[in-house]
Amino acid sequence: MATDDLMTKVLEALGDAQPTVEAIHDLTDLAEVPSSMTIAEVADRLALPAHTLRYYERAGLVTVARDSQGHRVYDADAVRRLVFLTRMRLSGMSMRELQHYIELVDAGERTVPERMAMLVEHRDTIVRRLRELTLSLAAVDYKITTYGGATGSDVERSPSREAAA
Amino acid sequence: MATDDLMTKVLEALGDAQPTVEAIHDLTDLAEVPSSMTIAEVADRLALPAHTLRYYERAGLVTVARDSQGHRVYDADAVRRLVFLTRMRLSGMSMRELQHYIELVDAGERTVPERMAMLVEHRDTIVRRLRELTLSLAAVDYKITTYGGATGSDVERSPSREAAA
DNA sequence: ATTTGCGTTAGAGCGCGCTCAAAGTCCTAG
DNA sequence: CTAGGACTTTGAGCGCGCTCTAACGCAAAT
Repeated sequence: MATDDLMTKVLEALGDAQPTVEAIHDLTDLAEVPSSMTIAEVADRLALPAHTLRYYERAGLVTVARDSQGHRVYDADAVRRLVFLTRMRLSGMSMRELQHYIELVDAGERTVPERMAMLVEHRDTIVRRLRELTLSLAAVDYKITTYGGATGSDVERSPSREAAA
Repeated sequence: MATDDLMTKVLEALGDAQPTVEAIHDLTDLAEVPSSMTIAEVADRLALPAHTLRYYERAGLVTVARDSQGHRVYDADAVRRLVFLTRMRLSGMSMRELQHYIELVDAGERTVPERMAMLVEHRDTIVRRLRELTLSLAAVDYKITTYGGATGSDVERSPSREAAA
């Protein structure tokens, strides 16, 4: 994913501190969003290729005005939405789901409950994924610490198996 | 990914206990691997489509013998390798990387250092991903708890922005 | 006057990881 | 004898999320 860089950057900015709700809180309005940005500026800021920004727009995820030359002009709301979109993509929400979410947003206040439901479900997805990864990490650690060349067994109890891998 | 089910199953088996090295240790030889299995049995056991098992074999990730009818016969080592492969896929290692890893295994003992290096690097990848997801979780939680319909801002301080989202 | 540079569009192409289709073989049960 | 079912192979197809190409527009700099 092209957005990998974003999160990497963000994590570096956070240092080794545990991500907290407060830290997140600060992230969005970290270095106030200018009232208007070009595509290059937004791309730079989000560490996304400009191509991807255009792609998101074509996909209906964000609406962007044009100036007299027909060039895109991103306002603060568009940028904030892109921050949101990027975060959701990065945490595993599909384009299709995001398109649905955005449709709901555009449909007005009455869709708030459904939006909340989507967020809660996505939250569950993230938690599930965290558990999977935690388990995988333990497995890989185990393999590393018990000297882990073989694939045949994660449990190096019978060294004779090494040959079989 | 088709392998999602596997991990789901595994996590359910673990219940809410924290995944530990010991738990992982138990996973591989949980319910001893039979000395020989058909493709259907392996597919069932790993919760992978048989198609995917054939695909992995074609990709060179595992070698499987045939019986007199030309049907695949998976021995315990093959099954263990598939468990390993599945775990690695699930934790984000690409097919390409796994192919390289398996090439190293097949190249013998002298490649152990490089295999270790791959495992350690992958470990880092998992840790990075865990941090990303943890951060995303905090962000989504924040959005949920602060009443989260709008996309424009993760920080619902100016309710007027709701309209802009 | 022309080159450089940043932007635009529609649409094609790509890498990944499966996933399936077609056509055939073999064994068993009715 | 035949029908069903599980398997085999090769190769094509698909969904996703970008990513890039081609052809063009406009404007500031040389």
